[in-house]
Amino acid sequence: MDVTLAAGSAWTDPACPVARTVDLIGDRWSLLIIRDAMDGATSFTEFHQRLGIARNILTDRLRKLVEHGILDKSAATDGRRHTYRLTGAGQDLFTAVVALRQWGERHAFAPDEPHSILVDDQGRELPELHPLGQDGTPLSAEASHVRRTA
Amino acid sequence: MDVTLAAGSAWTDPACPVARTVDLIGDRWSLLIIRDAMDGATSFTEFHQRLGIARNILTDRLRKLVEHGILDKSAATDGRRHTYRLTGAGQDLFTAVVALRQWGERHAFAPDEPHSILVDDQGRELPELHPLGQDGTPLSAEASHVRRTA
DNA sequence: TCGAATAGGTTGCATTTTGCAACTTATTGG
DNA sequence: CCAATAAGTTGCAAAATGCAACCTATTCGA
Repeated sequence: MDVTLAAGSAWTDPACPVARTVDLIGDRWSLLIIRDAMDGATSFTEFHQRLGIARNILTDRLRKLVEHGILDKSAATDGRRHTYRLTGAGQDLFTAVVALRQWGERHAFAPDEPHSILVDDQGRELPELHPLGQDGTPLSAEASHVRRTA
Repeated sequence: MDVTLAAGSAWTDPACPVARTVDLIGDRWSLLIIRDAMDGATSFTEFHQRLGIARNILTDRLRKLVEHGILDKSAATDGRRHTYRLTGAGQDLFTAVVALRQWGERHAFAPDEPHSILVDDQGRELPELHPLGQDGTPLSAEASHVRRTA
């Protein structure tokens, strides 16, 4: 198993997991495609209609997400359609999507502005996500640091 | 208090917190600037050297991050330098950065490839972050859904 | 005190990415 | 077998990004 970006292109910062993730899904559309896949979208047309993305760009992004092991492409029972499904790695982005969503809820809306919310099976809003230290208390950026590998 | 994107530009999906967050920090560089700010970078030159970003683009991104209330710009004691610091909203992106980092650690490296890691004050690696349901068990994308606002 | 170095830009131009609209191919339902 | 649907592809225009040279204000050192 190995992970690659694209022929002829290099990682922005090869040793940093944040930078690699941004290289893979940090453009204007990929994360929104993933968001809609998590919300049930599976076909080219569905993604196109929900996002209003240019068709050639959608083609390119779906292809790259498949290449990177985030989406899986298969033929649907209707021979015209293709089915795009999140792989395990794609589903594992749920945590990151929730973290970005919760930040947006807290900081990207005026107090009175309405916005969609994420709820569980019982319709209850999700609790806020925060990194915890070993002792179970919330951990801040200042209380942590990056250890660079040799 | 109100939140705006930029003169003459519109939100990709105004009601979705994920989309708004992507509109604010979802380009090739902003999140890496924030990552380095969390790791102690404060000056134009520091960001430039760590990232290898084009100077005019760095100027633009720092200005936008300040505009969006994620960074704060002030004069340093050395009259030549400026100091960029994360605001509260900027520090609050820590959760999202950790989530993206942990996904990258799990899925963007070959098993034997070295990468930097995030540790706490005692040098211990951070526990994995996962959304939990009200009952405290991990919640998956399938067990949740978006409720659209009127 | 004055010239060189540092810090933080700006400007012009080339390259790359993105977006739009029209066209293409394959499948399907009536 | 014809019209509609699905999933693209293609050509061209517009916008974003990147590079290198230039500019201005501080500060340091001889």
